[in-house]
Amino acid sequence: MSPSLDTVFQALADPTRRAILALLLEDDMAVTDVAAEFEMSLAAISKHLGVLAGAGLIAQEKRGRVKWCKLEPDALREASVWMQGFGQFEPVNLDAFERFLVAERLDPGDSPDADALSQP
Amino acid sequence: MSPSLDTVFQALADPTRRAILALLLEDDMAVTDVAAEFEMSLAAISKHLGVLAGAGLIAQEKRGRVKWCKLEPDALREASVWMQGFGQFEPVNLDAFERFLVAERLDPGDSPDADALSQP
DNA sequence: AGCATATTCAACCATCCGGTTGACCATTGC
DNA sequence: GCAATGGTCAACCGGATGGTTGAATATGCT
Repeated sequence: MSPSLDTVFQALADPTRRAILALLLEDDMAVTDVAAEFEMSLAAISKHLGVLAGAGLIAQEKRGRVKWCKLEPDALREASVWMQGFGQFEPVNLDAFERFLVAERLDPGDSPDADALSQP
Repeated sequence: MSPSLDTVFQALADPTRRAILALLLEDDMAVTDVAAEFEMSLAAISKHLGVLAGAGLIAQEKRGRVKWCKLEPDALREASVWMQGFGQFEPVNLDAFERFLVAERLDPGDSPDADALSQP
């Protein structure tokens, strides 16, 4: 099943999943280690990782009894291209970019327990 | 309600809503005219437009008995910037970031004209 | 006034989503 | 062999979602 825009955007719509992506941006991680960063059950995180994998946003490789998760940014490209259609309509300006990064660092935003964008 | 990444991505996760955005990319439209393009009830489309407005992706202005809908790309910009954070680590997406920079240099600041919602 | 048009509201329904818990494989190590 | 560790599965729950209908509310036209 090829990852569609539906599944990609749906996967990105959850703050926990975005936080997971932000974690994986820094390092590949095992499922348990990802779960340790959140205040919810391992099963819930496992489901979230399943959703991310289903959207093609991460790849999971089982080595021994440990399942490693790594970022797979290819799926983001399709979504990014779609949004560029609107971006060209009114291009992103650098000030907005800067302000966004600063604001996001100071105020984690809508995600209660984890920061969605952890300074790429 | 401040449009969050949650609501923006959630809004984008539905194909009907993305199609609506694509329609509005070409022209501002009334609710009924939007609904005419889809094989579902007017009420359903009205709800979809409500979701898009809630995410800040469109603006709705009621003029007379007609409610005009126009694209509001600011919210997309925020989401796009978030995705750029991951794109930066992927070589193939570097030129997307390049385009982002170039586009910004060619068109700095606010939208020049685009008096979009002017249909008296 | 009276009727048509534009849009929303309210109730309802089926399904999905995010979370929990407890049981269930697999793999590792003593 | 057996216990601990890593992860998933299955059932369940409350709440959101996407859709439908029919009534209700504005506004416009003649």
